[in-house]
Amino acid sequence: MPQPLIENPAMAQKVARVLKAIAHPVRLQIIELLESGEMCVGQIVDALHAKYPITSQQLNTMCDRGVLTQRRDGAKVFYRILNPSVSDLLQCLYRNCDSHNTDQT
Amino acid sequence: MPQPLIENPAMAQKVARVLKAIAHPVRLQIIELLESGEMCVGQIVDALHAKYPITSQQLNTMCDRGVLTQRRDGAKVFYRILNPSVSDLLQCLYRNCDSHNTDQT
DNA sequence: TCATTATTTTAGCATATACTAAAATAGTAA
DNA sequence: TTACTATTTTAGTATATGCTAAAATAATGA
Repeated sequence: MPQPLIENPAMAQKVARVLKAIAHPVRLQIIELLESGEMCVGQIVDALHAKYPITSQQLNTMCDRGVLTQRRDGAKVFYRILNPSVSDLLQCLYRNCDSHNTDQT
Repeated sequence: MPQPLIENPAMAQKVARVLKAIAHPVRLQIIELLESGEMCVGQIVDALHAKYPITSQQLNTMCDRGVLTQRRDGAKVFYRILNPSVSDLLQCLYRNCDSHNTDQT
């Protein structure tokens, strides 16, 4: 599989869009939370000690970009991961951050 | 290793910065090129069929953000990958894109 | 020094992102 | 209907990003 992105600019665009969709500290934290299952907005706000509108905006951004999906149950709206690639990516990032953090500090 | 990003906002910021640094189609392609070793700007421009100033700007952006490093040799400036995490990330992205692309098309 | 090749920088513009405070909407229950 | 909880939307502002064309800089060799 030599140089897929150079031979396939459309794939480069697609990959870049996924990365941009998650390249934000709060959005990464949200994805991490949702790895253990769906949560409603209020739960996420509490878990992150964040503000409601910002959290809602980030959730909608990720829905728009195909990372998450939502479902309403009564007054509450539950979000969950739609694109499993992002979980894989997070795991990969953890491994890298770990190997960087475990050097003698 | 439970929820490192939520318990460690600084790590969330750091990870987000790495992702933002590479979340661009041309920058991903440049990283892919440099995985096989350092290249000078002109070689990269040719390989990507890109414009000189844009390529130079993207290269400098990635240097500023700790992804690449440069060295001058005479009139030419060679760039190479500094942060090995980004190569790992690319490999992870390939695996995901592959598994998505290999479903019946 | 002058011309040429290699690369970077500048200025300007358009669009995207991120955040805030306030208002609006949706659903539930009295 | 009213009040309350849950969530989204709006308007405004600040900053970041991405691109272009043109000019500037750096190194080399005649």
